[in-house]
Amino acid sequence: MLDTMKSFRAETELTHSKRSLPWSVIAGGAAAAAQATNDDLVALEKIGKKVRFAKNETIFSEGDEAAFSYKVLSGAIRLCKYRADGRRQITDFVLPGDRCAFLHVDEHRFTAEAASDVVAVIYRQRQVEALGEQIPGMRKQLDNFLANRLAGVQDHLIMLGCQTAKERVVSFLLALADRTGTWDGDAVDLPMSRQDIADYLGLTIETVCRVLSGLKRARLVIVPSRCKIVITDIGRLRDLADCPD
Amino acid sequence: MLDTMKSFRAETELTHSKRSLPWSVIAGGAAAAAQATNDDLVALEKIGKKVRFAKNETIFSEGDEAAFSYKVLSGAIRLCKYRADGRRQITDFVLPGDRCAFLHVDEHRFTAEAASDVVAVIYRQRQVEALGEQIPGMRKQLDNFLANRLAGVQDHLIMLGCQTAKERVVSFLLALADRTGTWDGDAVDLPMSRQDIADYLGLTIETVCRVLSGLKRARLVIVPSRCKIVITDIGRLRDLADCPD
DNA sequence: CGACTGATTGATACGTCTCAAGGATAGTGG
DNA sequence: CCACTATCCTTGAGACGTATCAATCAGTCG
Repeated sequence: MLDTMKSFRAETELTHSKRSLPWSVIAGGAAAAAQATNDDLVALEKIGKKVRFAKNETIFSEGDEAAFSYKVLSGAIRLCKYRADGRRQITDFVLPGDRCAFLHVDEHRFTAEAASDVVAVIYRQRQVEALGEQIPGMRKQLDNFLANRLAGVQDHLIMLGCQTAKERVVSFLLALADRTGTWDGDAVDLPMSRQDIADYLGLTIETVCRVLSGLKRARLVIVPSRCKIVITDIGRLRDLADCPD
Repeated sequence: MLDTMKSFRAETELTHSKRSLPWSVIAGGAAAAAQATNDDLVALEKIGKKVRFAKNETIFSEGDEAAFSYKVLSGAIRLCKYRADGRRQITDFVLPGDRCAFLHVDEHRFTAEAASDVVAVIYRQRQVEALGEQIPGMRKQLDNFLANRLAGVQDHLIMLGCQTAKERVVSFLLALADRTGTWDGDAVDLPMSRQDIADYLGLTIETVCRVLSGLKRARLVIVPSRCKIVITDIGRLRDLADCPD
């Protein structure tokens, strides 16, 4: 039914070891499944192939037969749903180290597009499934993906349900920093457009911009370029994420 | 924040399911149990016990150790999350035939409260798990449950992300009618307060009321009592669910 | 009946959206 | 390296939708 499973905070420790290394290193870092042994992951990586997608390229569409699963190595995939009138809701960004479409379903329930240029590993779902049957640890890990995904969506839902524009943007930035393991003073990558962020947060692009400008004026962040942002006071930012003001 | 219940402790009548169970039928119609075979269900029902909860009674709290799973027979359970400032987001209503907390996790990620007086069946998670290992069909069914849950949350998320107040209320009513298998002209039960509906939809109670009044004025629904609603023109209502106007 | 709780309605404030204009940046070809 | 363009981002003014605050109404229970 669903596709993706990136996780909120798990399985992303790996971005420290930036991109020079493909899957071997990344596999070692996958923290999502406590039970996962290296053997499980090695088996998985053996059936993967490296591919690239250009920015805005459609990777799969809602309703397509689900034949492949993905792991992002660099860039970001956006998972979204289009409504009849053109409104779009992005349900998730798949960031480096994250996986998506690992849930076995007949057809994808979402459209996946490259939010930036993307390098990813793709796996045949049939083979992933087979691994799941053979290797008990793998099975458990796939379950974990699903559970993590559920937790992530629920956090997202709470954000949309009861946070203000400022809180949403701030939460988003903090979550990005968390997931990519950056700290106070480090630049966080924003591998997606303002419009993407807006559609993820349930806001308009103008509102996202205004909030960002406000944060700049308050000296909480610096935006050296479109696709980077430096958090200069993560403590005060954290406060903003939970207060309506 | 919301309080609080006259303390009717859950009277735990052990209804060993010797009698033919009406709820197995209900379960068949519910979202969770597409693949269910009767054998699987019988095994599950054997380990369940019937319990009651008074309206507003807390069934479990976020962070509690997850020891039991539940199936609602009548009434509704609300699953919610409280924020530090008291804001509340309801992530789901568990309606007759639905199950909750069937996900194996160490602790509950949400608070569950009785939105109305509730009759439910509870299962020891340990035993459910054991059944999952023994019966292959059960395993599949638990997986299905999780996948359906994920799909449901994502639909909810899309609603919060890009629908107007009117669309949300209308979608909610239609979903209720769908889930409970009622038709044009039938009364749909609303086993939750306006405040609950508001917190589910990410709106205020006043806005929910105003939308309902608008629907009444437009002769789309009739509200014979607080906790019932009759859909008089489901076709026109369906149109409203997808147009911003 | 009165008191209480929950639901409804009204007047107004506020936050976000919409529409419109102007910048900044990246890409292209001369 | 420079225009030239297209795209994306940012800012502003005003409109609109929903929240807030307050009053009233309707049902329920003692």
